[in-house]
Amino acid sequence: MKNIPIASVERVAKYIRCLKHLQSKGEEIVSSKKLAEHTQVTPEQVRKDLSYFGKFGKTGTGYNIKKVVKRLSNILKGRKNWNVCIIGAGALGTALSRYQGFRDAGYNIVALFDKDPEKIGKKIGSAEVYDIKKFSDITKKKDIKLAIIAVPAESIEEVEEYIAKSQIKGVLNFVPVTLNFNTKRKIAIIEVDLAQKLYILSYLTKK
Amino acid sequence: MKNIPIASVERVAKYIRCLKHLQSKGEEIVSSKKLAEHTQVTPEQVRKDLSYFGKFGKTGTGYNIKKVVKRLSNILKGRKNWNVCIIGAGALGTALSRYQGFRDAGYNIVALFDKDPEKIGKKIGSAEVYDIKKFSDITKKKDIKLAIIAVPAESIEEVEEYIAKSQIKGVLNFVPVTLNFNTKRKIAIIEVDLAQKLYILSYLTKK
DNA sequence: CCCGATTGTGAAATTTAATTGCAATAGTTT
DNA sequence: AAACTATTGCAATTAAATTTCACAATCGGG
Repeated sequence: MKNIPIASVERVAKYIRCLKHLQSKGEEIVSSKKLAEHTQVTPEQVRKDLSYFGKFGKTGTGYNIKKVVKRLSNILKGRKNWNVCIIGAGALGTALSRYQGFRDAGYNIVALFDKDPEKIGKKIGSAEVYDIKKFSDITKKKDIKLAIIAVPAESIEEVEEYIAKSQIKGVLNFVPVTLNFNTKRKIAIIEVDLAQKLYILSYLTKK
Repeated sequence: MKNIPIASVERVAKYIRCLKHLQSKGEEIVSSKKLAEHTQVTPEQVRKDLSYFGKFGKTGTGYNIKKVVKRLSNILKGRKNWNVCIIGAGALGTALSRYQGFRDAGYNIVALFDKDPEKIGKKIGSAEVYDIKKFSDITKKKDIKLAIIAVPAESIEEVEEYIAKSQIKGVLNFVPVTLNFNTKRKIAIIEVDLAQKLYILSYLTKK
């Protein structure tokens, strides 16, 4: 696997989601044409995207949904489910920790972190809120490699330090501040700026 | 304004956010070089992006932060703030309605909608939860043009119908289902698939 | 009025994405 | 079992989008 366009990777995640949906409706086989209709791309695009990752279909027939879902999610997610933590047990962090979609995709929220003594020790869904001071410790013990950040903007630098010192490999950042880790090891970052989405949306409505 | 790359529009939203941050620290002037450092792009990229929308700087000096923020957010958001509603008063919808970042950016959550009688009538933050049956009515009355969807996947088709019949112009969709409005008028859609982000993140950590 | 700093922008280069065309194959029908 | 239809996988091509480059033009300070 070398230079796969990120756009293709993103669409593949979309295909997985769509295929799971079709599966839940009892479908077993799907063609690139049908999958394309459901995901609003062209059939050629579907085949092209998949071809980056291998051969999935049977000529003349189509794709076996079950097999494809399994192989694709192995590629994106790996074989095992991931343990994930959420930093910030405020409104957003709490809501995210209850978000069923994460579990369905194979990502389990197993811990939250906060510095507010009021919140530490509480249970939210199936996860407990821990003292952020124990971040490195607990993420190690629980084998957590991915973190979701949902703290107020003013706390972000503090959080950056905790993450830098830990074993975390990937970060999903909901805080509208560009992250800047001072580490040698590479930490993957995905930024989700919700307010930015509204800016773009209102811009698009005017075009 | 003709063919502005969407990637540029997205970065411009990022610049706004960064400039506001610098402003809050008391800075008044910034160079493309400095802005680039803060947003992790190149100075050339910054200047290029801005140039799609006009001339903002002073040769030899840099950019007046206050002026640029004002002009850019006028371009993306327009002069007036927007009224926004949230469909789905569950955990996610509730958290989003309290999200301060929306207000800071000039988007006010003025209503929520749900079909659960238990929830209808409650106040969440400053907004009330209304019966989804009154969607068209209330969005019209309150001059709401943007909607955020945060319902369970199985309710999505119902929601699509309500939106199609209303005056809504743009949709921010948190439900992992590709939307499909049957309308002549164009509705702008931005999809935010949170589970997809984790797929991509775990994929990136393995590269 | 010279000098270093900095913008704005065409043009070139690069990267990414979409399209086309077709051989190969699987299942279905006659 | 031959003909027919549907469909994949790919190589090659074309097109589009994005980024980088290079430099003239200009500003402000000493």
